[in-house]
Amino acid sequence: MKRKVTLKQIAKELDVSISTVSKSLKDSPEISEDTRLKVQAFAKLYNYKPNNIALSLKNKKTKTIGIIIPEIVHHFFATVISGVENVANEHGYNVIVCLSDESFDKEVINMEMLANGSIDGFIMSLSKETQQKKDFHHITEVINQGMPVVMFDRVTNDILCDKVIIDDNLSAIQAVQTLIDKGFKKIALITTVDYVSVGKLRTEGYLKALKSNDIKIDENLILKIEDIEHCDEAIENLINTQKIDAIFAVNELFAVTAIKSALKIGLRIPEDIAVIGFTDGIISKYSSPSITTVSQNGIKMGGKAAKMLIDRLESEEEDDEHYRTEVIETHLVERESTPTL
Amino acid sequence: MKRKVTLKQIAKELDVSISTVSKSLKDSPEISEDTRLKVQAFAKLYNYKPNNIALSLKNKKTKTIGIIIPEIVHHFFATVISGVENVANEHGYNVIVCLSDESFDKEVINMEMLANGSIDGFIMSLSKETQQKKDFHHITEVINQGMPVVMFDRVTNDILCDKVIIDDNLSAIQAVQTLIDKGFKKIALITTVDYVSVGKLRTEGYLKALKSNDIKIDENLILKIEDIEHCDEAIENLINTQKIDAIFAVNELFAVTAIKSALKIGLRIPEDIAVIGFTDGIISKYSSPSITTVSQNGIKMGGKAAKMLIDRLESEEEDDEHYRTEVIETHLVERESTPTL
DNA sequence: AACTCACCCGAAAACGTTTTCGTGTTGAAA
DNA sequence: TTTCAACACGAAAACGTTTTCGGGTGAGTT
Repeated sequence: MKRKVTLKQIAKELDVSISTVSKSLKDSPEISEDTRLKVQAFAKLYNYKPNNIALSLKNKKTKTIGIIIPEIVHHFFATVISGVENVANEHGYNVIVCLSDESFDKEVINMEMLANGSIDGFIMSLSKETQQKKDFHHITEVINQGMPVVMFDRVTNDILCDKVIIDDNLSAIQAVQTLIDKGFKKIALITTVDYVSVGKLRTEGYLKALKSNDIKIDENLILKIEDIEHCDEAIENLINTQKIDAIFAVNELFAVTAIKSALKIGLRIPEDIAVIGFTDGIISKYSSPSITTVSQNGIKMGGKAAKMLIDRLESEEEDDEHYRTEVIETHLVERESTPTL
Repeated sequence: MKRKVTLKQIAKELDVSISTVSKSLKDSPEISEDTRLKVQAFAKLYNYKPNNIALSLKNKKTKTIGIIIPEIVHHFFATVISGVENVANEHGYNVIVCLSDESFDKEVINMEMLANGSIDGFIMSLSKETQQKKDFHHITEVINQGMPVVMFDRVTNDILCDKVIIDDNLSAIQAVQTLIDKGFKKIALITTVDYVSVGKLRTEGYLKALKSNDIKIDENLILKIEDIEHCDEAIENLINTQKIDAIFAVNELFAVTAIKSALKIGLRIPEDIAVIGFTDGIISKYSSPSITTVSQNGIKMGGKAAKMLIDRLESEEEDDEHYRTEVIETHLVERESTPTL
């Protein structure tokens, strides 16, 4: 077992100074060709690679990005990480992933853990609990220390920083409008509780779309799910008790659950009930019937977030107080759960 | 914007030495209560937190684990990361994630990038290309440098290190046996090309199960998918041309694709064709009909791998040459794609 | 012979910690 | 008064780099 070799060891072995070794390896013209080649040969032989930690300490840069997300076993977040990782790698950055598990405390702990020098900047999406508490002190603190933060998807207006989002409101309007255009009138909404920012925006979109088409809003057709684990009962109840011909669900899980419930009681899709979901994940694609969804390009979102963060990290001028919010376009992926005209 | 405060700054401000500050914060009895309290109060006021990078350099420990996996937009791998992250966090470790994208080169680059001091140890699953090339020099090199590696799922016998796997062979046998027990005779296999270690083992299990039940093996019923992107055509072809009554698929994707193909040509599931998949993911659960699968507990696998790695990192004795291979048990989750007896 | 100037290299500081060891001061015991 | 231990603190090394600056050597110029 040969441990990693350091500059010091090479210097000692070749009987030169550490500085000479360092300069030789960097092809400095200060060093004679003789010495330079000798050192380089030796370094190659012993497979010398500079120690990243030492470099980080010296440069005050870790070339590492921290990602904090609510969960990873979730298609959308996984795609975002993938997008981040890709762009980060291209620019020589690594990615540290921390999961908040939708918990405020874990989010805070993770941020503090990473903020002490481990990373150069954050990319994050808020946990549900944080959104509910509206307590963002951990984030402002980090920003105040001069560490850039890019928020995506679940963001908040209470924090000034770069953001990457989709137009949840507009996307929802378009989805519901599509249903209306296809002739549906009794359109139900399956959504989350209001403190989830994206859920709220999508709900508003649903309402706007109905209003602008002069369709009366029926509160009985709006289902706000509190307990995701047991959403199936609530959804079944909705379908059984209300006369509806279409469903707009704010995420994949609600959409697929609605479909399973409908199939269970013998309804045909899309003939009896049409369904549009949100977030184009693996479920929508492989469900039978496959589900029409508003596609949210996670890869693109993650890539964009990473680009924004790296740009900020590598720009000389501290371009403070000049934050951007990028809106990633969505599009409706039409599949089997909605009828073709 | 107040930058992070260091020991040096505190020392200067309070007109004591750096050592005094450091010791005070560690409650060293060497320091008088007066000074101690004064320093602690000041540190708290300025929210002092030791710099992780400096600590890493000093301690030669980063408290960070590197994970290298083929892809993250994949339910199984996401669950493994989740498991790793969980256990890692409990022990004060962070997790750096790198994706090989099934590419040998990216795997090598990522490993080298992380091996230079950024992490304390690796948890990894081989990329397809690496398994095909059988070139593991990057891994042996890392191990030779004294950095522990834990491999999971896609492992190789050519490397001596800790491993976490499931018994792919046995699990496949059990799955196929279940089909046989339920009365199916013409059981097709949809699998990967042989160089994917787990695919090969599952294929062998299928063959063994048939043999031990004296069922003749029909090569026409065995489909080895090369191009995953276009597996649907091959699978449709299989179902259309062969007379089969059940399918054993070595992953979720193949299973759900088989189901969609079967439904498309009007076959009923499980009445006309029963299906068992492998890897209990979100697709199997939410597919209609839902899919019976061999459940591979990714969380448990990741957790176990993290535990093994951390144990090795924190054990004093370099317990070299004494590697363990943990086998995580699987179980069959019976759903709608197989008939109840 | 004195001076200049490349050329080549080493010493040392710096990044932020921890820890060992040394040292000055104080009080009490001899 | 001397001696010695306990006490309180500081200096410095160490981790592995990079980089600035200064200095020694030799050759070439006046």
